[in-house]
Amino acid sequence: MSLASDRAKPRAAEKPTLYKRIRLDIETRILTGEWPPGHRIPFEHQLMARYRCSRMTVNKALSELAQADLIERRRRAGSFVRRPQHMSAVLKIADIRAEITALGRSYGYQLIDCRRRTATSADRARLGVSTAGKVIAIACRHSADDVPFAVEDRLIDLSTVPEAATADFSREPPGSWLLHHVPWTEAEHTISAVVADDRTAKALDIAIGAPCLVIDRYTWRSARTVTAVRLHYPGETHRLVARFKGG
Amino acid sequence: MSLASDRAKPRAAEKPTLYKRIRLDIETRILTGEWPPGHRIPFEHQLMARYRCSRMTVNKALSELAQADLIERRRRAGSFVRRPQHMSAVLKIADIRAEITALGRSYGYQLIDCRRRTATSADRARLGVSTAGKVIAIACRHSADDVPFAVEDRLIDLSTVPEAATADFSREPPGSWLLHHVPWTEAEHTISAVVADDRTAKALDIAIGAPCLVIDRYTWRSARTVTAVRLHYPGETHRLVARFKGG
DNA sequence: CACGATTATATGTCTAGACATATAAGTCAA
DNA sequence: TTGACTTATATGTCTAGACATATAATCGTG
Repeated sequence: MSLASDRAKPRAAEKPTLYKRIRLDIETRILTGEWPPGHRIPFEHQLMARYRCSRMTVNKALSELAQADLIERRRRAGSFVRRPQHMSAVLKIADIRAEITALGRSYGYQLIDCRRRTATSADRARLGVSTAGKVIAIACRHSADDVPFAVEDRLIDLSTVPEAATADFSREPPGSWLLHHVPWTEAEHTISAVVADDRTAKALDIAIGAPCLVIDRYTWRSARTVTAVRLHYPGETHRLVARFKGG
Repeated sequence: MSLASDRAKPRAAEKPTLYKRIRLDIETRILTGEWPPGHRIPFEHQLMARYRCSRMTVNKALSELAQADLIERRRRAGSFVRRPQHMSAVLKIADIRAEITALGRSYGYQLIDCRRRTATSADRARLGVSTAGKVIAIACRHSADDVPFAVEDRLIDLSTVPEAATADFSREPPGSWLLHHVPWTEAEHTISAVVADDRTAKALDIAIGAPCLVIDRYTWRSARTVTAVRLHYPGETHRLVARFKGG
């Protein structure tokens, strides 16, 4: 989650290379609707002929479009415009400590509660696991320049991350510890809005009923759940910025 | 904006190809902190030697890492791990009509207000332009199965999109019209939380003081502002889901 | 020492091939 | 008709080169 930036206008377009031109051409046709969802894009050898270039060049353009989820590539069948014409944006959600330090503010951390237990059924549901192993449940607060920044409520699956049992979360925030000790392969964020309840309001030093941005994050390492975390941010002072570059 | 999905566990890892293995190796070293921010990654020719492959293969791995903002590549200098170790997620924000239809619900649209005017200073500030051209200001509401889904407050810059002057926004929502008529090259979303004011509460049929998720979106076409839009969603029933695949 | 010109080098892009592999489509038999 | 087998084909990955280009580092000069 980055701070609310002053919106800067995008830089002027530079002279594009061939593969970028191919990519932009196709992208434009898709985004204008000239090639609707489901439309089959010309085959690579057709694009080779049209642009007088080698296959690797069109392949690079198409690969990037596929990576951006604008098209879907199927062997033997061809490449197709993907279904809903949605915009996709790269959303950066930083480690909170790194985020605050990057802002040039002093980072503060308070551990509210940390306990190790056998996973309850609620824990298992939250982590999306069926077996009842050990978990660590953590509640803590992050602050910037001694002003509450976010409250965190986290569950760590010890069967995936046994090393976490020996970590000292009174000193280091669990998010930072995990980021430096556990490689993750997949993550999911869910963003919603709520009004602060009694406990959250007190921890964030805001009024009960004030808006809060809530981020739920689930992290996996090769099909095993690593951690589930819920963060409450004061909604009027904090914002998520996501920017997409289409050039 | 996609609906809250039932979190599915990621699929098991498949046998990776060489460039994917290189990418994963480097990614793991970065995410575990073995290669901290600022660390210089081995040069392409060193990786060629280590993995016994051609330069194009390591180049493909490094290019994808650069595209994912995990590393920064500088000519003559090398490739470096980027500074804050943040996670990046692909956030999909669909056209609202497409989103609702994709859910299998019936889409409803009500134009609340639509007026064409010379840009006021507030309009210019919002669009980030300095010259005072014509704009269209639109207020409208989207509903799913006749339940209010989101309210929209939009400004379109007619000097960038003159065709919009002839569009009929009483029939078609402006977001869909723009998506099909104007190619965009860059966009920015800002997500925040507020509590519903009188007008928003009435339009969304929720209580005053209920939480709302707010999305501000700015769209550009090659350095020219296309549109600025603010969407209010009922915060407790709607959520944004962003998922990142790191494999 | 400061500053401009030169050079070395790592990345950026591209080529013209190659073989691998998934799969749509066609073929044939039960 | 249906299922199993075969085949054609588009993409996936890779090679061993090439030239272009930005720039860090070096060298010279005032």
